[in-house]
Amino acid sequence: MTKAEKTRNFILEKTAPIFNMKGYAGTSLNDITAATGLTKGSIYGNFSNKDEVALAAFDYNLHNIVSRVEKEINRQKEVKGKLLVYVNIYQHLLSGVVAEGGCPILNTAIDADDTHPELKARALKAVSGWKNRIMQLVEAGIASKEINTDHNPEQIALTIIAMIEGGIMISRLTAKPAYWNLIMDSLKKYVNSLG
Amino acid sequence: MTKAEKTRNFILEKTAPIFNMKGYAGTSLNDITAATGLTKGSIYGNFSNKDEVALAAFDYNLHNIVSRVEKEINRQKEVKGKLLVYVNIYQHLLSGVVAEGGCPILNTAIDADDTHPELKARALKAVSGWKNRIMQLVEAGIASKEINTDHNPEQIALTIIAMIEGGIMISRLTAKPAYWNLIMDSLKKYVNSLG
DNA sequence: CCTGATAAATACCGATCGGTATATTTTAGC
DNA sequence: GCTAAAATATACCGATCGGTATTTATCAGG
Repeated sequence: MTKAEKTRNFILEKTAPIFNMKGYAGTSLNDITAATGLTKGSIYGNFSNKDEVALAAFDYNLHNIVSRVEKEINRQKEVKGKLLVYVNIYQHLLSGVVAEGGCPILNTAIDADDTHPELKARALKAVSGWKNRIMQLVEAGIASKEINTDHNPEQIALTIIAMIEGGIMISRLTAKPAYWNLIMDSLKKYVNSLG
Repeated sequence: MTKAEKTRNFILEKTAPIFNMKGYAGTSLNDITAATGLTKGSIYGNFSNKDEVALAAFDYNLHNIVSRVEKEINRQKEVKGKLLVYVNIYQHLLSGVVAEGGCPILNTAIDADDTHPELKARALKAVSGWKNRIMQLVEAGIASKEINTDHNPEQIALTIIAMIEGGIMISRLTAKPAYWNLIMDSLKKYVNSLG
């Protein structure tokens, strides 16, 4: 790992939470230099512009969550357990990226939807990937008879994602973890009803 | 209605969709003057600063939706119909404020959560009010035996809001109305299962 | 240890930011 | 239609915006 690569990583590590909290327009280059202790010259030596930092920061935040979720999915034996991974590790995610501004997919979707096509495309790709992953799990569950045949995998995937993202918004806005638990309890019942 | 009041209304009418789309930091005074055709002097003659415009714009957007939803709730006879009002009038809302940037509650919650305490407080109040309204309906449904006693009104309210807001994020990001229909179909089943 | 290359800091650019003091226009009451 | 008040436009402020050209410091290879 060359010096420049290390610096690039360092910049992302320090600025990714800021972009997640303040959004694209709300994060200034001054924020970036303040968070890293570096100067503008150094930032622009490693990134060609603010857009590139923002896009890389999103990738950084997303990878952080996806890798953690995927690891936990692989630890679960049953399909229903895999489907509920996000429900169960949210508390752990809270000590990581999610705590610093919430879900980057949701944040970027809302922040960039009408303003930043490139960032929006990243958020879109993230949701599509997440949806496909859940559909994969559901179809595996149908194949192993853990889930009934009469369910629509796409509908299940979309419903799960909607409840999680809506739940994150509510629990973060209200600062009430109990709300998250109530919503996730509904989600658990939903997943268990698929059997 | 005095001239100033008319102008104030006119400014909100023109800028409320912009704040909803671009967020607080992303909306500049230049955006405001461009959208209204007025000058900075006129804007600051009617509002003391950008904050005041943003807060009033949120109120404007919220009232727009709430009044429409409330009218439709009153038209519905059964509690379950009332609970599903948002599901059914979303298409109509699409031709109004929601089309111009999505749900202002969700947008403001995400946009202002870590940056703008006053705006966050408005979003929080909106979610609390919405939650209380649904709980009211559920409790009325329990009283009239339309809904079973063993359900938790708060949990129902939070679950409905989460699914709607999550659904709005997904369907707007993906630009697929079919996704909205699938998620709302899950919500309908959920509400009908309360009986 | 020296040296060329790489990386970071400095100093600066024009444009735009939110905001204001003042001048001009428009309004409403008589 | 005149006039005072209210509303809008003009012109300007310092600060910050994203971005760049140049200088200085640090690095790795011989």
